[in-house]
Amino acid sequence: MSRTSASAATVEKDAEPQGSMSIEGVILDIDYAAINGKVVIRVTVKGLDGKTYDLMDDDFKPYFYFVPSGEADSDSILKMSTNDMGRKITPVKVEEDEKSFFGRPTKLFRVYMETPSDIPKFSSYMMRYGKCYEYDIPFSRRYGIDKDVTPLHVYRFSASKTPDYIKLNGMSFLNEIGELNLNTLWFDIEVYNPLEVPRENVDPIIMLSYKYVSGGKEGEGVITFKKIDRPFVEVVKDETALINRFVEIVNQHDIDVISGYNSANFDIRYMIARAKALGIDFNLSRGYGDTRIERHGLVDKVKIGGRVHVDMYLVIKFVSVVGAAEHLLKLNSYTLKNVYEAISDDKKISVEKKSIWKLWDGSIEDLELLAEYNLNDSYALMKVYNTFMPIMIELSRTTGNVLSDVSVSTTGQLVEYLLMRYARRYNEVIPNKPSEYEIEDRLKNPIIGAYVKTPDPGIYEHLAIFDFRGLYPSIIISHNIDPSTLCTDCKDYFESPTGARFDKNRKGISPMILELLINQRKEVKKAYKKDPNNIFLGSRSQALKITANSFYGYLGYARSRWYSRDCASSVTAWGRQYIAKTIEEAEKAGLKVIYGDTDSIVVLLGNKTDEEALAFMRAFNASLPGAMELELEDFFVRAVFVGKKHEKDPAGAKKKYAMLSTSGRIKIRGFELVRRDWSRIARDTQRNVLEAILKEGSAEKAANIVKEVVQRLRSGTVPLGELAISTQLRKSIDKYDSKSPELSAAKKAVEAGVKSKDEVEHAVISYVITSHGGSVSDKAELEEMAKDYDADYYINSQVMPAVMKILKELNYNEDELKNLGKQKKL
DNA sequence: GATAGCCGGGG
DNA sequence: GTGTACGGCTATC
Repeated sequence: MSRTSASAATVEKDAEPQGSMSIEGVILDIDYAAINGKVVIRVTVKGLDGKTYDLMDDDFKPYFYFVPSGEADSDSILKMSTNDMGRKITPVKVEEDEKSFFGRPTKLFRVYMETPSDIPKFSSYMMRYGKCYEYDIPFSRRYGIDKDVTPLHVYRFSASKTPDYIKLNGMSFLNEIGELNLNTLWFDIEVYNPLEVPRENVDPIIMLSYKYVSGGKEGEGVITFKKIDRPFVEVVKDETALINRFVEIVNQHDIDVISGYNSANFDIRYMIARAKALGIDFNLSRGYGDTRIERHGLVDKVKIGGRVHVDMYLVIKFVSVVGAAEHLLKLNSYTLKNVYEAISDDKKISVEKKSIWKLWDGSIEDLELLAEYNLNDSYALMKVYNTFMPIMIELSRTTGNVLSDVSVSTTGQLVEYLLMRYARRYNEVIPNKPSEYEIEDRLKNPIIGAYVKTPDPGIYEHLAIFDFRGLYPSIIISHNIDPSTLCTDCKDYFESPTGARFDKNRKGISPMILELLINQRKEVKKAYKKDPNNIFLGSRSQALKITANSFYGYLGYARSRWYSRDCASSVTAWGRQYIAKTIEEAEKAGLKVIYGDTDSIVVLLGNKTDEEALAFMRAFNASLPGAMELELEDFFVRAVFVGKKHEKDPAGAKKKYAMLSTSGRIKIRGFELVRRDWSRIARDTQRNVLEAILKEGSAEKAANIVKEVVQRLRSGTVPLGELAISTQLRKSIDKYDSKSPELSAAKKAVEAGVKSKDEVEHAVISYVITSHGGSVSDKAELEEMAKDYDADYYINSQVMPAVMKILKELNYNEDELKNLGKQKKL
């Protein structure tokens, strides 16, 4: 290492090193740039020497595969061309190749194009002459697949200096490491918001806080342009200077990872918009590239050239969905405050978002509070990052996705990339993404889940939930379940309870990868036991589990390249047999199973102790094959189950329950109304009803709460603030074809001169349904304009839908709750 | 019964 | 950008 890092360390930015270089480091990111009209892959490497390198591979060309339906040879394909806005698009090279396609040997042509963007254009033209494959794989991912490289593990890179850039000539795997010393910065902006929703072209960024670690040093600060007498505050001239100063700090500390909270959707987006409005450049990139926002499926992804952006809000949602964050189990809303307070003993400094602009316009004390709040947000973010990022890092290493992709991906996308890498390694054609038509078709025919036992709706006490998540991976492995092993005429096969057959003599890619993941996890767990403070081992174990557990979902995910109904339904069918066994064993141990489905059971402990329940779990686990493991999710004091199995949604039952854990927190699933487009009275009443049931165990008390609310509503005395419903208009009011209450309220406000058109554009409309008018929209008025309210609307369309989800299954009917409310009044 | 539109996080 | 969202819900037609 001394030789290589010594030579790497001599490479200064301004120096002109001669000849070849050898660099040891980890891959932070892979993207591409056009340099002198040439498409070049950039591998951003963090050297073990602490420096960062842009290594450019200019020898990698975009390509796709073509299987002609008739006769064709390389020369004839090379001569083909199509037009794109007057530009001729034609291959630059064509090679013959042979690959396996779902187990069948297939001859195909590899068609190279000049630029990545020509691939979709030319392949869609070629589809009229045959079948095309691998035309929908983003160029930088293609590179990662073909080079078979894993980010964040140590490689030795050989490179050489050219006049334009450092050229990457090759890389070889060296070793795995745990902790990465990445220069990391956490930040948060505050924005002037007199209309509540800040307007990008008008409302300035007034403060920006940051914390960083870089090269072992730490720092923090708040940048603003009003004088605030606090040691951490740096006062600059104006908003432009604030933005520029931030870019300067990022450069000065050579930041590798920039992290925010909801920063893709807000902070970075807002900074880009403000820079545009101010007419200044805003670019956080290092080396090539700009700072922009790309759509990445469900979420927006921030792309910063040469650096990694991580939006912790997306990370939090990810780890919550996959169940990798016990701290967050009971959260219904993932605000930074909620998340921070769930992982720490501190409270976060809290400020009402609506009044941030007032603090800015207020007293010296107000300004100081705002600055402290701003800095505290970056601090809280850093804590949240340090708690949850190790899992993301290990997921990157496990699946091969670059770090900036992990947190914006679903588990299905992570698994898909892993499968694509293995497909390439085993010379398998990567199947195409399904068409929208196919997706629709798949969605219409959902895979039958392994539904076992529906709960009788009601209130239960003293329970435990056990989670059985290793079940499906081990079923896939032990029966060699894979789209490529499905067979009708093979001799040796596993036959699933659905009748599907899986060839025993040809190993499928999914079972093979799963086996590797599970064996790795065994090793990691062993090492972790010896070194329990090593969070990287703990996180790696989690990452391996998350990845393994995602394979089944991927088989049945409608957008999957390797979707297979037969495979997915075979997995669940076999799963039913195992869960039945689990239930049987639990009951033998004296635990009543009130509910169970594909991968979890809820047991009534009765007079058994928690320790006895754990003893059952351990004994049962000992009887299972290695990969399978029943785990405890939590113990609960009380629970209300109201979910009901539905013909159309057999899994629906598991989604509707509320539980009070032994630690006193409430976990609500399936009927949350923690949304601003429900009135506070509906949200509060639902919450009060659940709390009455969970904390006092009484459905009657809950019903009385509803009756009182109905009575209060009828009496006309409920303050309008409790009745306001907030919905944001996403476009200007003239651009809607449809009618809706929020739109109607906004239009009336404009007509009455209460609001200008500008003020309601993209604004959150807070409205009340009044008693005047026909349809709901006719009755909608801005909260500040409303004089009364429509009690029937709030009873029938707000409170009742919210509470009946719970009380209906506890044998209360709507009329009873409403009529009794009336009687009481009489 | 189908369709349009919004929420989530942030300020 | 070798691209284009999820699942649930309401109001409207």
